[in-house]
Amino acid sequence: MNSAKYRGPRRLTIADVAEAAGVSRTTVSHALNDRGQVDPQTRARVKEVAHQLGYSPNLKAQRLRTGRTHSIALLSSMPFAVAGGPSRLGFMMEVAASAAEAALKQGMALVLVPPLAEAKGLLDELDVDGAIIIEPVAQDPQVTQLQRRGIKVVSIGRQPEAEFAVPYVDMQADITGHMLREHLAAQGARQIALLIGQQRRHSYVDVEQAYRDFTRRHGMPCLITKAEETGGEEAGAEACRRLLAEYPELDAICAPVDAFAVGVVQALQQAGRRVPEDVRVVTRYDGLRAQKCQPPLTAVNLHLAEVAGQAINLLLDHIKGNEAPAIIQCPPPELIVRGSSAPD
Amino acid sequence: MNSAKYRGPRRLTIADVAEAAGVSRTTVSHALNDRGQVDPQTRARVKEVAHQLGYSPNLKAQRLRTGRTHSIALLSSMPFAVAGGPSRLGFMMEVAASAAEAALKQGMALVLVPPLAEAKGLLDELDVDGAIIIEPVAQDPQVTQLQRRGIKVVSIGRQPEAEFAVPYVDMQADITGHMLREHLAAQGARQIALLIGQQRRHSYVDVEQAYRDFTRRHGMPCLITKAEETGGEEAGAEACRRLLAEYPELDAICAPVDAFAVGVVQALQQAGRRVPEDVRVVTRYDGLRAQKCQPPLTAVNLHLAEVAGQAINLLLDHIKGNEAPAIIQCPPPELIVRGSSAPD
DNA sequence: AACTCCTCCCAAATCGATTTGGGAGAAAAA
DNA sequence: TTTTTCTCCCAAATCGATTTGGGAGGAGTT
Repeated sequence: MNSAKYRGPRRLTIADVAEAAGVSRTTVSHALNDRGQVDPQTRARVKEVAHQLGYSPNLKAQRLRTGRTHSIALLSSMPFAVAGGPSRLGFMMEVAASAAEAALKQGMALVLVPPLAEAKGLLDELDVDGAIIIEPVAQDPQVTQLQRRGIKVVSIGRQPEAEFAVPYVDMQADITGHMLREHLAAQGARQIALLIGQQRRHSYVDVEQAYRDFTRRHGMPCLITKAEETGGEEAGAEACRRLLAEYPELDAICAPVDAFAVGVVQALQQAGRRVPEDVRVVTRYDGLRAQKCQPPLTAVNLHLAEVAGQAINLLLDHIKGNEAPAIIQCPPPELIVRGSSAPD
Repeated sequence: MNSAKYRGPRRLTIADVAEAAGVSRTTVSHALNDRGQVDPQTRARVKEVAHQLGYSPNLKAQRLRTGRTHSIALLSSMPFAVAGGPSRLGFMMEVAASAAEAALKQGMALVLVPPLAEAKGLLDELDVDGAIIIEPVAQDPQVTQLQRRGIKVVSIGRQPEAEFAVPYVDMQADITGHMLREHLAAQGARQIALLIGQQRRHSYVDVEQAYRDFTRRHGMPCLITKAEETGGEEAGAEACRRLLAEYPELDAICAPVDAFAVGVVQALQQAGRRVPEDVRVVTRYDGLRAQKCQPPLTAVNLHLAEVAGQAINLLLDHIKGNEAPAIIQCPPPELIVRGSSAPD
């Protein structure tokens, strides 16, 4: 009898089609791929035979030969505590859904690489033509590792301090930061604190820079504090308590990381401050967290679906060999005002 | 000069390592993969040389030879109007996040296949060892297509009327249905309507079956209506209006599809019925939609993270060749009571 | 007739690994 | 000493496609 290795009827190969059509394998390949010089009649006949037989090419062989994988990876350098959240949703998955769709439409499969400590070794097991990385940090190890393997990388949000630039979709974090502060100021806030993560991530760097300019220009105090991203909401709450202790008179907190912002609101309420009457809170990513918060958080529509689509296009261009690092503009972010910064 | 085809320095192959180590390619392969009979010293030396050279095997070649892809697909047979929703999140993406993580830990990449009309043709371009399909319908074309290509398939939720069974993680829709109805009855509802989708999907079939038993046993009227899944929230609203016209006295609606449930609430409120005082509404999947609804929807915690993990394990077993179709139990669903079915 | 062009097709090389089926030589058994 | 049995290693086949580099034969030119 057949051994354990038996895997069902052998799949058809190009040789079977060649034999059935009475031509060579070369001709079959050319006919099916609309390449080479083949008599139109022969071409049609080969296609017909292949169809009749139910032939479909072995993708693994195709890939070895052509060197292309027809798949791309999506990864985030955010720890899951922030990127995923308790319900495992959030920024990354929102990008993933749109990116997968855009990729598939271009004949590319999207593989999801969740942020994992173990992922480091596993990243080498990944065979993709390119990768999209979400908000890489400066000297991001994942970017380095992928590029060393010759995998084309583009990022969503600029990689800070990038020596050899990674093409990216510009998330315009400076505009976002500007919008959030102007909104807070318009709501009457005079002592605006900024809470960002400790990593060197473009959205922090840009927002911090813009914040410093802003406070200097308006003669406002410069209240910046940082929290560890892996700490999630609790780290945000903790940072908020530090802020309150140091600057009791603050009347607004801008916390771009949604997990931090939620923690901030909790800490404020526990400290007896009303949100938004005493302290206004705003955040950046408008996800489940921001929307479920009580009061719901003022946030920013980042147009992630469009961003994801553009990232896919950018990456495919990059893979096709347009060497020049490119920057793509995304639609401008829009403010979504909610109860955390404006009384009803 | 080099032609347009130049792709940078040629990557190291097993032959380079063999030469450098002064052994044959066979021995290198055996040494690196801990196979075959190789002198421990030689093995160590080969590994060392390979490491020094920075060799890593060409995955495409490995895959052609071994026939394994080390990747699996996740797909849903739900149209995106339901599976994704306006914000592109939801059931599928929640499963995806957990599944990707579980898969990666087992050295498998997860590729995301969003529900697309175009996906039909693109499904053949997909090279995976196996696939997880979420709540397949009876005679699901995606299941058929994948299985025909010899790809192992498991499902989350039983496939109804499956001729040759697909192994699945049992979602216990009957228990869910039971729980929801008992809850409604406990809240005083006497005229409970059921709104399900038109497809033959296990969760509809099971819930409908259980509902019929229930109404018969309790001598309640059997008020069932169906809506088209692709219609999303509006289809739910429309179905609700039909229900109201036909059974004005109904006092509860069970709509397992979250998009339908949200539409139902809107339609009820437009018709001047208070939720939950006049009509109680419950749904199944506890996603963004259910939570953001006003009032928030009573729903069910389906433990999707665990379900996703179990689906991965089941699939890997299946791929390894455990032919017996298996059923895996998931943790029992839990009711999450909210304002849509119980006054504060 | 001899030569050049085309058009259409094919045999063999190639991609880079794994696996098969021994072979050489040392140690153990006869 | 011869035979058997190991241990360690290798050459070549294999996976299934694409690509290279012509070859055969007919049509058109000198």
